[in-house]
Amino acid sequence: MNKRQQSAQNTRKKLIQAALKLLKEKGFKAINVEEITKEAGVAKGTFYIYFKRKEDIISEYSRYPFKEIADELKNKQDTNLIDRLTHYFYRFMECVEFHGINICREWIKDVIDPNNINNSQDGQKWVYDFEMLKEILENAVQNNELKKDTPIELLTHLIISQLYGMMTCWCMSDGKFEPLDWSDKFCKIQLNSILKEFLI
Amino acid sequence: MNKRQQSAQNTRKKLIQAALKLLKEKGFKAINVEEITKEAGVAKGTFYIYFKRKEDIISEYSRYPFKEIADELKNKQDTNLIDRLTHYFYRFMECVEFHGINICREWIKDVIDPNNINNSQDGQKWVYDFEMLKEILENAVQNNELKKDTPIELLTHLIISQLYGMMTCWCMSDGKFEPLDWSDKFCKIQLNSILKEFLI
Amino acid sequence: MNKRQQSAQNTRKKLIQAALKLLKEKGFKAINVEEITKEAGVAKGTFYIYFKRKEDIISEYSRYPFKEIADELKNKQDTNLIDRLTHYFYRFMECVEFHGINICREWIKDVIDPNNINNSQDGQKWVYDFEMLKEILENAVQNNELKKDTPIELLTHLIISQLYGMMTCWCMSDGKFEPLDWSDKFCKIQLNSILKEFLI
Amino acid sequence: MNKRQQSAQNTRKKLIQAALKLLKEKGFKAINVEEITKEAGVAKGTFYIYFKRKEDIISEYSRYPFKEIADELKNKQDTNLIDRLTHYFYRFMECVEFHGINICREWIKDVIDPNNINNSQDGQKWVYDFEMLKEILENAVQNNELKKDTPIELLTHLIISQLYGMMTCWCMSDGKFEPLDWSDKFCKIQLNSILKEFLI
DNA sequence: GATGAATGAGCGTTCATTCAT
DNA sequence: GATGAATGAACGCTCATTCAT
Repeated sequence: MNKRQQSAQNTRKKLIQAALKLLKEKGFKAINVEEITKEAGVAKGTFYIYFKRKEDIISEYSRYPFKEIADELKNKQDTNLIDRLTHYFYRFMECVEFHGINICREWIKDVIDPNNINNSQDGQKWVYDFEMLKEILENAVQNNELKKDTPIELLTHLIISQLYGMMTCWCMSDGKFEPLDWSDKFCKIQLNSILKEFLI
Repeated sequence: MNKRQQSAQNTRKKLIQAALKLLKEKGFKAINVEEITKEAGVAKGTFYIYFKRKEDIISEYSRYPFKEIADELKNKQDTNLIDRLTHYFYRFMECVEFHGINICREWIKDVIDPNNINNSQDGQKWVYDFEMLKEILENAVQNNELKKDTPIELLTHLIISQLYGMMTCWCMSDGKFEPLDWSDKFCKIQLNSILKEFLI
Repeated sequence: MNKRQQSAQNTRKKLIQAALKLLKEKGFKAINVEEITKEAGVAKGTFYIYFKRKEDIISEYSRYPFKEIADELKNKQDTNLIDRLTHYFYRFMECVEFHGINICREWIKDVIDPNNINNSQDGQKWVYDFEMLKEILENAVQNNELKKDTPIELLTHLIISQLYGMMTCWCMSDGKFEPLDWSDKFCKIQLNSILKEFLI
Repeated sequence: MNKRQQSAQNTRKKLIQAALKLLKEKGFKAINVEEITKEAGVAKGTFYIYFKRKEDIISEYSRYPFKEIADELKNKQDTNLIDRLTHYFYRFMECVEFHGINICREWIKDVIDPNNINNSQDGQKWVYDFEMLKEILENAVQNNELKKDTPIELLTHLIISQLYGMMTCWCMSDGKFEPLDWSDKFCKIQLNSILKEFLI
């Protein structure tokens, strides 16, 4: 990577960080391109070198953190299923807490918005999350961690619903509870009681 | 109520119905005051006689349907706790399905938005829902349906989280599953397994 | 028409006149909505009450003057064909001269632009002019002014071509010749020599 | 010419050809410098090494084709005047057809635009065409093809007007007729009938 | 000569809200 | 109470042009 490319990479990073900073403070609807570029210390037009539309900057923080966490879950085969899922929930909520409540709000608006790029075809994001978790549970069946007759789709649905429910409630409560604490409590009570009868 | 007041009441109703109709079709951000008034068959300015700001029309559909359902839950004392909660979930999702996915999307945006009027102080909506359900569970303890050492706050939290998780996931999936079917499945699996050990 | 409607009509007129004035001075591409509204003494947004898009204000001066002239031609049945056509050319160029060279430039750009509203379907304007003049010549055949075997389509084509040729050349020469003088000269030489052999 | 100059010449050619290609497809206003350079396979900035302003690339296709045709007309002394002019019209429209309707549109906008570089002083293009054709007719007088009292300026005017009228109408009709066919028909009817009385 | 990131003025358009009638 | 013309701030986006590398 030469100097030019480095500097471009840098500008891109500055824009994303500026957007993130403002997002944390205000939320997406409340900020505009001019503010982002001002915060980043570049000209308005520069934004459009890196992002085709204003919305496109969301995809930078919307897809990736969760994808990484899911990959982590797939690769972690050393512990039992409940521990793995608990870890998944923990990492998920850690990420949520790290990015802060305003960005979490944007994520939710993002995943429920049918006009959003990441979600433009029939609940893409939902399908993605669903398939990903289903695979985990299917593997658990094959590894003899779960019984053969486990209602996998149903459990997948329940677990994802629980995850997004936590996020929605956290935002709704305006941050009244600690995401990580609750993630643990949720797992201990819910995951255990739901999975109990299907575990071998 | 004289004729003038009646006619005013009528105009107000027409505006709300028009807004609801458009909301169902398009979502809040995609509609504007002019469209609402056109649909209602009144002049643009008329809107501002009944609503101070565009957003204010949301409050018309935001709090009340759920409040009624909650009241219903409180008053229904004839069946056992699980049936009552199942009924609550069912009525909740019935309401969600009835209003349609776009309005459901607005509800979610609404409840997570800290700048919203219904929600403006410290997660009001969350507190409201929380207290309401907590009361139900506390009554169940007093009525000897639940054990004395039941972790009421935790269960309340879990149940609300589950409810909003279903809504969020339904919107996220762009309506891919049937809310009422899933409400039943959720209750059968989750409510039962969670409450089992605390029921007397 | 009540006071409100009158005032609206007035605003609309002011906008058109402002646009015309600026158009005469600068040409369409060189002016913008803000300038037009400033000149008209109204707010920027007011423009969009009367015109959906910036371009729409062109249609106000683009279609009508010529339509009137064509109607005049159809109704004038008292003189012979050549005089009638000469009169048509004269009125046409009078109109051109009256509106000035910059507006004439816009008209030309307008009629040749396939993306223009007035012209959006396959050379609408051309078809319109063509049919209109063809009708005149067909009537002349029926009235025994022209021979039965007159090549009407060809002549129609020639005459319209001549008309727009004059306009294009006038703009091209930057107003170097007098439209009305030349209109007369053109008619005397061309119309006469072309139609001579078909006149009865 | 050394290697560098050759490569520069090549880049310049690529840019012009790219611009022409896009011009044919879309028209001038619809394309931008970035597209041109992309099509040419060079960087955006390269454009400004060869052309001071975006508009300057027009001059590459605006004057020259017609100049050549005019030169051809001057040099062809072997046939009679009408045949020569018919040939001129033919070659002119052949050129028009070859370049396509969108470029023809640009030519027209170009010649009528007083701010254009090729045309910037007092209808330069008009004067140029006019003088060129006038010279042909004057030569015809000197060669005893035309009578001494032929109204040369008037005929020059008529003929040029006819030529540009055809172009304008072709664009206006969105290509509804065949330029070459019509060129012939025009010449047969118009040139003949106009020149008839002045030919010796 | 070539590159392509950066610039920033400029423009069209939207729309919640006001207020004279 | 109802109207709808008027407002004007706000914003997304384009694109010709420059210039350091």
